[in-house]
Amino acid sequence: MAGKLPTLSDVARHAGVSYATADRVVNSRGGVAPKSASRVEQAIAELGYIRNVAAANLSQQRLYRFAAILPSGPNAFFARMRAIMEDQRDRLTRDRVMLTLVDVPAFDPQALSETIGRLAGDGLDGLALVGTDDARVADAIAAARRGGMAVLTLVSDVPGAVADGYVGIDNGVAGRMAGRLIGLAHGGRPGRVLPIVGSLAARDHAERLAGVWETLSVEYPEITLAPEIEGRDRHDVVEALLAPALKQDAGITAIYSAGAGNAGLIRVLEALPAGQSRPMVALHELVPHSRRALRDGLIDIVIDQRPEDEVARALNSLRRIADRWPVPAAGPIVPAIIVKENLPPETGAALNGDTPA
Amino acid sequence: MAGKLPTLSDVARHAGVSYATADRVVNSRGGVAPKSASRVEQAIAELGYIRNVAAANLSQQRLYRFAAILPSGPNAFFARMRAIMEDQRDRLTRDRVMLTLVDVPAFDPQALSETIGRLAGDGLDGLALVGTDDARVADAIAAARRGGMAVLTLVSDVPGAVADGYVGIDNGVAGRMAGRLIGLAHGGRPGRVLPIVGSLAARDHAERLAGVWETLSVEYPEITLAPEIEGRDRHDVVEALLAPALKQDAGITAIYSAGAGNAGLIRVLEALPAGQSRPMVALHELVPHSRRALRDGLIDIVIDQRPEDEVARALNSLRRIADRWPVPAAGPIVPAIIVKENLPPETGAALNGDTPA
DNA sequence: GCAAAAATGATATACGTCTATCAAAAAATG
DNA sequence: CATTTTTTGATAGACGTATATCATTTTTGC
Repeated sequence: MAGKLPTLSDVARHAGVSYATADRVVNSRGGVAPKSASRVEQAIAELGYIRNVAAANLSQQRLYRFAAILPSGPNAFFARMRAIMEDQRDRLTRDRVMLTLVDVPAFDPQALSETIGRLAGDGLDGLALVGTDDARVADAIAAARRGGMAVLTLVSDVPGAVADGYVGIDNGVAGRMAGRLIGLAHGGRPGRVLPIVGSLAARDHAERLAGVWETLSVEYPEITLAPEIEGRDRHDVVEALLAPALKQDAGITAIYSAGAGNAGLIRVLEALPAGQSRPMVALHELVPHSRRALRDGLIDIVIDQRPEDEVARALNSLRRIADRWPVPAAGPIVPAIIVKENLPPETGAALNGDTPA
Repeated sequence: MAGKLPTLSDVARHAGVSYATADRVVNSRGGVAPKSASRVEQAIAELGYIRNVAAANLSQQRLYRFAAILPSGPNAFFARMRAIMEDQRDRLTRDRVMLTLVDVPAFDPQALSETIGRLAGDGLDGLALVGTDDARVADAIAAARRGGMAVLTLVSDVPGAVADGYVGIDNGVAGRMAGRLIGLAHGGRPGRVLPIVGSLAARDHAERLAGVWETLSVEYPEITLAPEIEGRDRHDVVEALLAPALKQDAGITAIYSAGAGNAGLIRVLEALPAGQSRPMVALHELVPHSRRALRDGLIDIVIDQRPEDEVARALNSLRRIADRWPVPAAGPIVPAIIVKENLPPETGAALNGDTPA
């Protein structure tokens, strides 16, 4: 109804060239005199021509072929991410996006790089994967991108900007958020925080812990950090180490868990003597056991990296790269703070589908 | 590459009918024998046929014509929402979505209903508007929908389910979140919360306040509520009422502002004697002055209804209705908790563009 | 079994882009 | 100027759907 949009034919007419020449310009096929090219570009600007992607895709029967590599194993967070992607399948299919999910053993850079290489040979349009700091992985990504595949890192980056982008949180920010909330919950009184990490050698856990300390030391100097527990992201290890640590140090006012294995933490909390006030607890990632603990009042705060948004943004970015659209320079995903009262519904997390940016 | 998707011709062939008959079924043109219709439907199911919306839109030169009605005036939140929509323009245009922004005076149901009627006459495909509890508005929406226009309520609903959907937060949830954070910040100690609302007659403000009380009374019974201030959503009124109220009651440990006019609240906080500890402060909506106050440590918590997500979801829903796709039953938008450390970047809020659900 | 009504088939055109081909025109080269 | 090279134009087919027309077949009612 509102006057139709200009087509490439309109552009050609307006520029005083043939459709074929205009097409040579927009699809950069070469063999066009600079003078003609600039006249076409001017016409595009003047008419506000926008390439009709639907028509273009139709003409070439375009299917977007994307893949995501997720670490297999018992990790509840990645299970959630997998579920999110699978929930997207229907919508994606309607948009002619074929998404393949590939499992690769966790902590196995060799297997990961081999999988990347294999997928690159399949002629995929885009790939999202959980990054690892490993030269073989970086090389595989670089090779895949040279082969024309877009590659995004998800959740965890690969250092050196080898990919087309990173979709995930800034772990320093996540830690500082935790520090703020822990500080707030002390209401001006002194305290001692017991940190739990998977391993201090894991970059993301170390960054989170540094973030906590950064906020506490500057804004809540009356709160100190106890020596951290290294739970190796395993619930049994966390449980075995945490229970005695709490018994030994009665002055612990808060527990901050930067990594996984929180089912063990929750078991320890459940076993605490009733009646007595428990320490304030903040941990990461909304997964079934942390949801339950939040609902039951065993923990206070969950900092969630919003995998729904990460998945949506990753898929959108891959799509935009494939469509030759500009990819908006969106910063890192901002983690969400979850308390009992804003626990999102369990199923069909509120996804926006085709998001704007 | 991955075997191409079935077309309607494939469906027709598989069902043993002509393309014309298959078309009659999928476009419900009538005049098809039940037996044929069911054979077509079975073929659709068996082949997993998915209508190619790109091709369909191309064939009819489809343009999505949407409009959004926003209350004009000095309200910073709606200014933000307007900016978000304008930022979406480019992306929307690429997707052949024409979005018209219409300003209507705030608190003027008559003007609002007239505008809805006028837009309905323009043959728009969809409309998003900030709901008001008014019969004229409800009637205008009903009439517009009968005329074939999809209507969504945004931010604030119109009672009676007159629209195609509501995109916004549950204000009771928002209030309970505030209650939880205020309670947490008291660290087990007693306190007294001073509530500020625009007016208790405003449904959303009353719901928020009820939510706060619900959480506090159940989970933090040692915290009480002081009599609320009605600031009429105006910064000057808030300032004039709050300063004496604080002076009079030295036992105020927290301030909760459910409405607008927070610039006045912030001025009062700035004027508080230094050195002395200020009450904990929680308020709603991330706008320039609340961002600044959070950054400067004048306030502690902002509960944000994430207008970026609301806009994205509203536009996506309108689009899906227009495309005759199922609209996923996403619940209300879950408000976000913002502290100093997860303040999102000011410009180009992290939108996901084409969101999944 | 005949007429009227309903259902179906066959087919054409349009949408905007991509891709390809071939001829024609213009420019560069010697 | 003749020849080669570069640039341009004209045009056609394909993609999958929507929409329309008209002829033909099948079903229904009596």
